[in-house]
Amino acid sequence: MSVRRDPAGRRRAIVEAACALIAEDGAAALTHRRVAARAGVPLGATTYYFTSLGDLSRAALQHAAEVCAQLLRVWDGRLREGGDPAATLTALCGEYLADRPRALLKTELYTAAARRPELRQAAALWSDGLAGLLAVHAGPDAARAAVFLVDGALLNALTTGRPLDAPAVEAALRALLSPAG
Amino acid sequence: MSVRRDPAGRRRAIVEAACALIAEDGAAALTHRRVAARAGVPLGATTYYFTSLGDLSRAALQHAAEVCAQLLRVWDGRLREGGDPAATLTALCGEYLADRPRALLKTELYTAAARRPELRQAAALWSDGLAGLLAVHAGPDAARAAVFLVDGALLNALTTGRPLDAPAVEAALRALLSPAG
Amino acid sequence: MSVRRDPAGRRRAIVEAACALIAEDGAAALTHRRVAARAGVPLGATTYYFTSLGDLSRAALQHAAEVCAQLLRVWDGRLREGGDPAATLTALCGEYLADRPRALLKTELYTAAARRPELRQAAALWSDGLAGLLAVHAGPDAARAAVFLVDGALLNALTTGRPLDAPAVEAALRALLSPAG
Amino acid sequence: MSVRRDPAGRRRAIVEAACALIAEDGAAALTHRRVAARAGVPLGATTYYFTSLGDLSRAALQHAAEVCAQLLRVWDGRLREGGDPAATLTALCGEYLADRPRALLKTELYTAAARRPELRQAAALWSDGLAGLLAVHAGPDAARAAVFLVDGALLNALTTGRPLDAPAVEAALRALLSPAG
DNA sequence: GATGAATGAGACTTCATTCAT
DNA sequence: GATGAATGAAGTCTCATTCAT
Repeated sequence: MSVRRDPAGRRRAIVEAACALIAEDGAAALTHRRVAARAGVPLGATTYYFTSLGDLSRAALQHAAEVCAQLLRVWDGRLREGGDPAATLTALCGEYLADRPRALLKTELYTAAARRPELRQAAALWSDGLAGLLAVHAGPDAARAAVFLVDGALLNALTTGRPLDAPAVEAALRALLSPAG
Repeated sequence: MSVRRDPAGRRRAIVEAACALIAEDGAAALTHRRVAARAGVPLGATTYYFTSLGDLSRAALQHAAEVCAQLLRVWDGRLREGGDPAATLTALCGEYLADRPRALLKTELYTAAARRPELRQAAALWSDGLAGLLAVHAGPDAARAAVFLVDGALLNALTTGRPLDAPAVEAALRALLSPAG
Repeated sequence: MSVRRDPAGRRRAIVEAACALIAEDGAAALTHRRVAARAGVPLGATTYYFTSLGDLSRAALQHAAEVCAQLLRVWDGRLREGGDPAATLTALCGEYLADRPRALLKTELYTAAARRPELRQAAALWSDGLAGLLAVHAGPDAARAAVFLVDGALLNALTTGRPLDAPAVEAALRALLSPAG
Repeated sequence: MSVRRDPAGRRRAIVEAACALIAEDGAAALTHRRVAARAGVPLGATTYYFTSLGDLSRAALQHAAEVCAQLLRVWDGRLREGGDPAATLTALCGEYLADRPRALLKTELYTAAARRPELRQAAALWSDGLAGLLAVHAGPDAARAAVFLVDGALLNALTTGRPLDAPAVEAALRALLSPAG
């Protein structure tokens, strides 16, 4: 009874359920029914809190962007621990791929943002944030290039099903992030 | 009457129409009806030549992989013309982004391949092919890293809507592809 | 089996069912479900044969206009039998009101046409047709005025629930249709 | 705070908003949400003051009848100014059609009254009132016939989209309202 | 071989109504 | 007294798929 009257919590539950479904099955598989079942709310609740499925999808993908951005804090901590940034980054990439649904979440966000301009800002959260972290170790151009390298390597591993090409990535990162780069 | 019996041609027309639709609106927007209308064939033909919509989607995405691979021949020619490979590659990336639907086609293929193992081989066509081209100018690890960088930069441009960060890409490619890399 | 493959018949059955529902419950009460049930076809058939419910509604109301126009042939026959046109017309009005659903059908058509320009032509079938019949007995202006009088009287009877004010109508028609009018 | 407790005023605001919506989009387009938005009251207020949507619709259509009846005062004044009643009435009809939403309001009332007996009395307000005005210039039967003529002509103009057939209407009214009629 | 009619599941969405607050 | 959160029914519509022809 009392817990039912919690609009903010309910809205959050719906968004998180939608985000989880996108991670698991892709943004194209999002339906009101599945979100409602996953969130444990009646079907009508999904349309009560969101104008349309597109609106819900947008909210879920923006939440996904924040989930990805939160991961940046972990990466930041690890990079600040010292050690070779190239090696640390490569290790982080390997760990990133271990949680496949979460890794696919970023891919879904990217694909959606490519066609939906309102998601562009969300899509840039990760790359801009990571570039910011790497700017400590290299110039801005090199930092951005390193981000492209990381994203390309992660995408390649996810789409080909092959393990991360760690040696190639680490060597390349070292070349890019070295003071001479 | 006017159209001779040409099962292979009809099948190809259907696949190409599906591929064009994926490029324009995404794989999720694929339906029998739209494909049939686009290909100029009766609705029944799409189910006659393909077991299911998933089957048609798979064929279309594999065709998309070949379309991308064909582009590699253009890139190969340009790279063979001599000149700085980093500069040439960067220029090619800029040209690549000019045809947005075709550029999105690879994104669709990647997203689909991440969830459908039968498409992994198709998804690897591009990266393996490009790595092969670049192996002329650098070692295999550097070539693969350069592919990751290119794919990451292209994806970033597509998803953020920003222009290609050509200076960062070119400098990074130069660092990766230089004999010293 | 064999009877099921009759697209034209099926389309007609759907239109007639929709028209009957409009006569009974009004155009606003038209739904796919009710039409399908009334016509004895599956739910999907109503959307297979008509692009949208608006499309079906339009077809049904145009059919209604033809139903009304068919009645004009009866009126024509009665008016040609000789006798006082005013008395005959008044009698026909009384008979018209006896079949209440059919009488309401014209009201629905009028109301719909007032907001949907594509129905204007259909709505004019009755008044133009009746004016044509009456033009034999009076000038065109008087004929049109007589049509207005008849339609106004019928509408008044239908909406107030009172019986047709036959004496007033007949006297007025006589005044309008008399040679001196 | 700013809005004092004014139940009667709020109820009236809701009814007037509903009436305006019926005039604009038809009675079938009436919903609690739209009425609440139009009246500037909370959604709950529409169900708080009216038992059901049907109840609200009835109140709105009865208000519409009063709006139409109010117009009779204007017509009364114009008819009392002297001059040819037929010409005056015809002119008033033309002015009536100039405000299309208000003109459609009477059509909505008529259509609703044809199916909802509780609205019959409201629907008769206009015709009885107008007949009362015209009874000054002619006998009761002629006055009623003139009302039918006017209503039929107005309906015809509204539904066919054609301008009022003023010559036919004026001539007919003159024939009906002349002392000899 | 080929096609378009056909259908039933299921998608999105709106909404009247209820009711806890 | 008043309100907005809440919900389940029902609406429109799309569509993959089947199948008679």
